[in-house]
Amino acid sequence: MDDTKNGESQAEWLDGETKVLEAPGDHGAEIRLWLRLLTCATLAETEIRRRLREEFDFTLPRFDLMAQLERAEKGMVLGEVSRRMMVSAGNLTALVERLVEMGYVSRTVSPKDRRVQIIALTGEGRAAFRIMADRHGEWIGELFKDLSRQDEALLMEALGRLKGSIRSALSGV
Amino acid sequence: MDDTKNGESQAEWLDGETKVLEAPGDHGAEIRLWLRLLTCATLAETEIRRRLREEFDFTLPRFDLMAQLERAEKGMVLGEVSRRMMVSAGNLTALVERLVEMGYVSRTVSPKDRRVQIIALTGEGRAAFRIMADRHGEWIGELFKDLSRQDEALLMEALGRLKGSIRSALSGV
DNA sequence: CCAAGAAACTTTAAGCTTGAAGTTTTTTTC
DNA sequence: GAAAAAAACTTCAAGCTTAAAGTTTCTTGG
Repeated sequence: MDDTKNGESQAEWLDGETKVLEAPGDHGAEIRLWLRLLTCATLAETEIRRRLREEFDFTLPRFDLMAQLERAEKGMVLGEVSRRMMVSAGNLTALVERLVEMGYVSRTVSPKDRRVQIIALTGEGRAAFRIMADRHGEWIGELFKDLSRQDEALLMEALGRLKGSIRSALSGV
Repeated sequence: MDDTKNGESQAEWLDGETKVLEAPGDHGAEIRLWLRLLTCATLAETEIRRRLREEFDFTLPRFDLMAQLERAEKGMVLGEVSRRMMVSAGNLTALVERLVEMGYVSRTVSPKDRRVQIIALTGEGRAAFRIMADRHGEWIGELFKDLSRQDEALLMEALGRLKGSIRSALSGV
């Protein structure tokens, strides 16, 4: 970016400046892409939160937790929920407590290992989630309405590769 | 998804089931895309937060605020920062206060309108931001490393359309 | 001018989130 | 078979975030 300063002798230009167009440390394109991705995520997420609150007086973290539990008929170990949701265990403690109080979730100590908690949706929780999840699906459909099938497929693919790229960077390759 | 259950009489298949492939209320594809987008955003953002903390003992919200101020040579009205960052003004109050305490940001009451605060980076803030922003750029480059030029361009385009779709849904069209 | 309304914040209560430290229970190692 | 290490949480302090309510300062309509 600072490389565009231009009042120097021609020697400087010839010296090693093929890089002007593609400077080694220039990640401008990636940063703009990152910001756009973040904007999409933030806009949609904020709206989902708003509607969840207005329509159901519910929060997104609670919804996400219930979504994880929905697929596990027999419940799920807390640590597994933590891993899947990519949040800390400490975070879940309070979240689960709230949902237990509401009667949406049950919490049982594993008989095999008394350190382990097994979390599951109650019947009531399952029913409540079904209703919210249906609306949630409609909202997403609405927010993504103008996206063509092709764009959807294309985004799915490319974001898959991005996810792989990030994961590989995180695993220190 | 559940629609793939297949052992029924052919009558059922003929009955009204063109929709098996495209049920009216099925937003499965969009939801999967949404979750993938969110995963990418979360993975990258979490890592950026971690590195910002480890390397500079700094937080992402503070970095984002300084990033907004960096381009405004003469400072920026608080409300404008709020709009650009898509966060509430109440949020910024405390954030700005912290950065003022650190000496990175100055806060001035506008002489034209005493309700208005003008926020700007100090020299020290600008210098500190430069250093962090350079590293930030490198991190993004690293996380996006395995993405081809073509994928980048393609994502930029398609996410632009997604952004448009979300925005149009929000403006109640 | 002046009251009503709008605008630009600030304050507050509630909730999410994390990293670090602490507890209990199980597993490993010698 | 202890002591040490590891695992699965829970607790805590600090920080971010928002919506709603409150304050101060313009702006406007009469």
